Amino acid sequence: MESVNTSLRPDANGGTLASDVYDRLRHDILSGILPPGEKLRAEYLRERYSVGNSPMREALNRLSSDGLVVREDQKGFHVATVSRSELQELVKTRCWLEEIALRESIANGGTEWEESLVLAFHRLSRVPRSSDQRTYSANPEWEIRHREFHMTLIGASGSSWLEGFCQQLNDQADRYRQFAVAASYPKRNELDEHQAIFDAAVNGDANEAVELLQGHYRRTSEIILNSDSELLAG
Amino acid sequence: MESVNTSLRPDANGGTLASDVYDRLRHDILSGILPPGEKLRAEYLRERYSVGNSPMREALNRLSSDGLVVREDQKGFHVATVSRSELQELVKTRCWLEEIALRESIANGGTEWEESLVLAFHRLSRVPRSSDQRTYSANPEWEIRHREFHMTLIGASGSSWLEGFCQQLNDQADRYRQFAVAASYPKRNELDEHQAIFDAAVNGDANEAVELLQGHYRRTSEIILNSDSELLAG
DNA sequence: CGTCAATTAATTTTCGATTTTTTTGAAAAA
DNA sequence: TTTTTCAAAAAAATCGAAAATTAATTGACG
Repeated sequence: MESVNTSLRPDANGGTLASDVYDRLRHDILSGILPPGEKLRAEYLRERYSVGNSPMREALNRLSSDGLVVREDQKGFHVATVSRSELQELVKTRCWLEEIALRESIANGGTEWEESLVLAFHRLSRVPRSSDQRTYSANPEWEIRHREFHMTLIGASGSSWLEGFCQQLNDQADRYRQFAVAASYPKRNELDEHQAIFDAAVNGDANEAVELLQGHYRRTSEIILNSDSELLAG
Repeated sequence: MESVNTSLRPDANGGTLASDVYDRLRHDILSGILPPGEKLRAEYLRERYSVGNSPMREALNRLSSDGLVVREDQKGFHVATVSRSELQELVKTRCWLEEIALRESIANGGTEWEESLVLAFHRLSRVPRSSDQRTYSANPEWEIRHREFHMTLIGASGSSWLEGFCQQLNDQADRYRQFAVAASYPKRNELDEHQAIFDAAVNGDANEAVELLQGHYRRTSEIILNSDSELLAG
């Protein structure tokens, strides 16, 4: 029996229009489709996402608490900007927080965590980095698997607060990463880096795993800092 | 010349109705006036804060990203619940993050940070813990100075992300602290504890400062865990 | 008696229009 | 030219009511 969507509600059922447009807007910001600094005018957004005033505004308010959108009272919303100095602060913070989360996960994570990590790494390894072999072209599935691998890695920290913060920083880093990939593809072998982190983690070598993970983040950061995107002001 | 507020806008000028009601709702949740778990019906809130539908909803959406309010699609909003296990997780996370922030502040914070800390501690020391000497009665000014002291302490970490996270955790802890004070007043001498943390920090003794700060948080936590508030389920 | 479906009531979510504020841009004054 | 002023246009914020959804109630039936 086919279930037909008679309501005006989003296809991703169960949710509200506001939650749906929140997800879509968030995706468009993370993937760089809506670039840093972009002014987000209400009318343009309503048209773009075929949605009314209220749900649009709710989505923007939520994203502003997430730090992906900046709200200025009486002046509306714009996509959060990026800069070299902010990237450095971001990566530094990420290294601090993920070190704790990874050490705790290795220390506390039992068989369940270990096995979910094996699975997450396997899935990541099976998906190509780019949808096009020659030049870089964002592969949505790789993005999903990559995020899942990193979140699984730190997912047994015993603190949903810490995991939430790491996710938030991960979101921010995603925006920067869009700049870096095109520049380094296909020189950089990210799979090997992930493999090394994975090996150290399942072997319970916390010091090694932390070292590799931080190196992974710092390498990505260096590539971005050395690129010459006009979006990266400071 | 008197400046008369002819508009319908909040007295705390410059802002929007939504921002104003966000501040007020946040205050009422942190101070426990709106207790954990309380259902936040739209009509009740609109009446309580004398505000329309849209700004109320915007405030609730922002607070839900902050974790003070929980949103369930199609079922509205309620104040985030509290429990013993969540308190333990909260304090653990706070100790992790503030350790980093405090060590960094001591290492990087120059004269400016040192002097702002002197000032923050002095102000805290001048305000009575309770507005009534005999029994405990919340003193809004102490609450403000206390928050400022703790935020100043970790305010030179070099990461606005980390400071934002600490503030968020501090907000959550405030809700729990409301339970604890009445129980421990006036046995506990909080000023001495703050004095000791302050001394270690300005003397540059990071290990000692961290130890004292974490002890301060854990002691508060113990008092709450040993209390028998019916609100603390888990 | 209990339970299940149908109806009603309560509540949340969304829309369309109105009000308020900011921005723009052209004309007047320095 | 540069700055100031003011009105028109654009945009953001808010309101009031309609639409959609969930929760409560009732009453028929096993």
